[in-house]
This record gives sequence, structure tokens and C-alpha cells, in this order.
Amino acid sequence: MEKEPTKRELKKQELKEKLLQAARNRIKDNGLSGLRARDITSDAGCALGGLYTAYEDIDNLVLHVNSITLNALGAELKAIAEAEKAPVKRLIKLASGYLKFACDNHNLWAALFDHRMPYGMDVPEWHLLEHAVLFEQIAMPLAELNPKLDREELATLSRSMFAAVHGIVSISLQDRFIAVPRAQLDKQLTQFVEFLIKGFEASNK
Amino acid sequence: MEKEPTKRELKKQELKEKLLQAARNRIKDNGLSGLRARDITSDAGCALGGLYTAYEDIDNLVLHVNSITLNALGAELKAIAEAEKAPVKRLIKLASGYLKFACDNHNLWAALFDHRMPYGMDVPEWHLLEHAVLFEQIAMPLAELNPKLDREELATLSRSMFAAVHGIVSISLQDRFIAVPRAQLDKQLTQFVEFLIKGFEASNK
DNA sequence: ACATAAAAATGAACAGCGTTCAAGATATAA
DNA sequence: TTATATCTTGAACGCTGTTCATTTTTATGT
Repeated sequence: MEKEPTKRELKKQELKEKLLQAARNRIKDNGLSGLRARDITSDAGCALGGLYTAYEDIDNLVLHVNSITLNALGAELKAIAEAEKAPVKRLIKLASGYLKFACDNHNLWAALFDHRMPYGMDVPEWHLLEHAVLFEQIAMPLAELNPKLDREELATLSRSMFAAVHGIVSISLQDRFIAVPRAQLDKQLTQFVEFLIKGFEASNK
Repeated sequence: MEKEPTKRELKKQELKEKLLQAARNRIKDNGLSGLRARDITSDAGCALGGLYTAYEDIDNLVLHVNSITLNALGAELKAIAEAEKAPVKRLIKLASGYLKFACDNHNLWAALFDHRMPYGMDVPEWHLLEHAVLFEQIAMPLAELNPKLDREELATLSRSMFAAVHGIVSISLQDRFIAVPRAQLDKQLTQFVEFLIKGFEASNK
């Protein structure tokens, strides 16, 4: 009554994993809008209905793909933060790193923000919380720049700072707007973050 | 051979307009994802196929709805700009105005950025150009704050500034992130723009 | 080992979607 | 009025995510 990994559970877990990777690869190659239940299941080597024994529905599967992407992004940002101790430089490198991740994993990254729950359904709590990785590397260098800030001010400021950087990256990578070369974009982004930090420092008195 | 407004052309124009308003109201009330061809045509009082004699397809119709929204937003921002001459205050009021527009017209505003062309199709040029209203009120006050900037620097900076403000507004209004009360959000946004301008001014030497 | 029960895999079928098109209705031109 | 061009119509098509009765596989009790 303790040993759980019966043959059934094992097969089920294998299927879940195969579906997850199939969906991830499809999104990576064709974007979220090119994702089809029949493609996923045929890639994973199971019947169409199999998807629904492993996951609630396609949206739930996409959430799990996005979960992987958020973890990868979080790890990358963490590595950047640990490699650069100076707070200003660290913030700039984090912004640059975010841009790089978005470019290198365009479809997966876009899926993070393009996906919408079906009408009336909320994003489940466990996935909401995973978005913390987007902010959490920003708070510490900001605290270093202004030790007076309390926890809440730090949180909202980190949020805004991420949102601003994300906005610039996001709009620059959309078809809706005229494209900007990657190198030039990195320069603009860096300059922008520098302005931001300068203004932030100037108001610490 | 000059007078064109024959009875046919008139009816066609009427139908286009009725479909446009029907689509706009559906998006306004139910969001872009709740838009259905059958709803639009029944609201407009024509047959299902009628949509495709008036517009290429649904995406094209959505583009025209977004066109209206962009014009309305552009007019609002222009009015704000003309009512406040001081450059710093003007930039702050523009950001606040953008947030207000997004809140007051949530679904219509969200459709501007949620809509995606079908795979392989590009956003048509005429609609791409309409997005200029998002930036054009920002350039002038920025030029006033730093007269040395050339036209191109001004353009990219305006773009970045809009993108940053949009990012903050956009992320704050998404279900994906924990919601923030409107008043608090306005305060954060204002503070953020102030930082930005301060940093921008500090680098003008 | 075998029989029985429980669970899961299967894919045909379903309801809903955007889009098309042959047939009928209507406006224009002669 | 008649002939021609054009628009309007809605049934039908192909594709979508999801369901579910059926079959196959796994677990349990004897």
C-alpha cells in the first residue's frame, strides 16, 4: 500500500511525457497557432483520444509546455544574475538576456504570452505562481541600489521593470510593427534600461 | 461615367458598415476570441456568405475594427497632448491616458495586440502604418527635452517609450498576472515614467 | 494459473468553426 | 421589356477540439 509505480502508472507517465515533448516541438517549429491535437498524438504515437486521458485538454497541455519554457528562462536569468555582481550591470545583462532568450526561442517564448484560457476558465494557481521567475532576479539588484525600499515597493518596481523590458522586446518582435535588427535592438534596450536606472538612482534621496 | 454611387454601391457600403459595427460590438462585449462569423452576419441582418462579399475574410474585418480603435486612441492621445504643453507633464499624462483607454475599452484595446494574421499572411501595409498613432505624440515632448536628438534617435526612443508603457499596462491587465487596482497601477505607471524621464534628462550633457 | 474486475487506449462520431459556391434574386443597361 | 451583370443566399465542405461506446490491457482475488 506504499509502492505506487505500478506498470500502469509508468505507462501513463511515459505517455504524458511523450505528449508534452510532441506538443513542445510542434509549438517550437510551427508556433502556438500551428498546434493540432491530431499532430501531437500522431507524433507521440498514440490515438487521438489518448491526449484526453493524459491531460484535461489542449490548453492544459500548453500550460505544461509553458511551464517548461518558464523554467528554462528562469534558469538562464538566474545564471546571468549569479555571474554579474554589480547591480547596474546585472540589470542590463538581465534585460539583454531576456531579449536573447526571446530571439533564440521565439515560438516557445511567444506562446507564454499568446496563449489564452478558454472563456470563463482561469489560469490555474500553480501556473500563475511560476511566472515569478520573470521578476525575482530583478528585486535584489534594485534593493542594492536603494536599500530603503520595503518588500512591497521592491515587488511592484521589479514587476514594472520587467514589464517595460518585456514590452520593448515584445513589440519589437511582433509582425505588427516594423522590425528592428537584433543588434540595434539590444543597443536600444540597454540604453533604455540605463535611463531607467539613472532616473531610479536620481530619486534616492 | 463619373457618377459612381449607384444603388448597388450604396447597398454594399451599407452592408460593410453594418458588418463592421456588428463585429466591433461583438468584440467589445465578448472579446476577440468570442467573435463568430455567424453572430456577426445575423447581427448585421445578412446571410453567412454575405460577410465574404463585403470583406476578404474575418481577419480582414477585424483589421478594420482595429483601425477604428487605433483612430479613437490616436484622437484621445492627441487631445491629451494639446491640452498639456509642459513636456514632462505631457508625457506622464499620455501614459496615464493610455492606461485609461486600455481600461475603458478593454476588449477593443486587447484585440489590437491579440489578433494574429493567419499563417503566412502579413499585416497589410495600410494597417501597419496606422500604428504610428501610438508613437507620434511622444516624439515632440522628447525633442523638447533634448533638442540634440536627430529624427531617427527620436523615433526609436518614442517607440521604446511607448513599448515600455504598453508593457506595464499590458501585463497588469492580463489574467496571467496578479491583478493590481487601477488607482495603484496609475501611480506606479506615473512613477515609472518619471524615473524614465529623469534618467533621460540626466544623460543630456 | 485462471477468472474477474478495473482501467485505459482506441478511433469513429459529433458539434462547432471559417469559408466556398451553385442557384436564385436583384439591379443595371439596352 | 428583355438581357446581362452582379450580388445574396444558405447548404455543404473541410478542418477543428472533444466525447464515448468498444476493445484491449493491466491488476486483483481465488
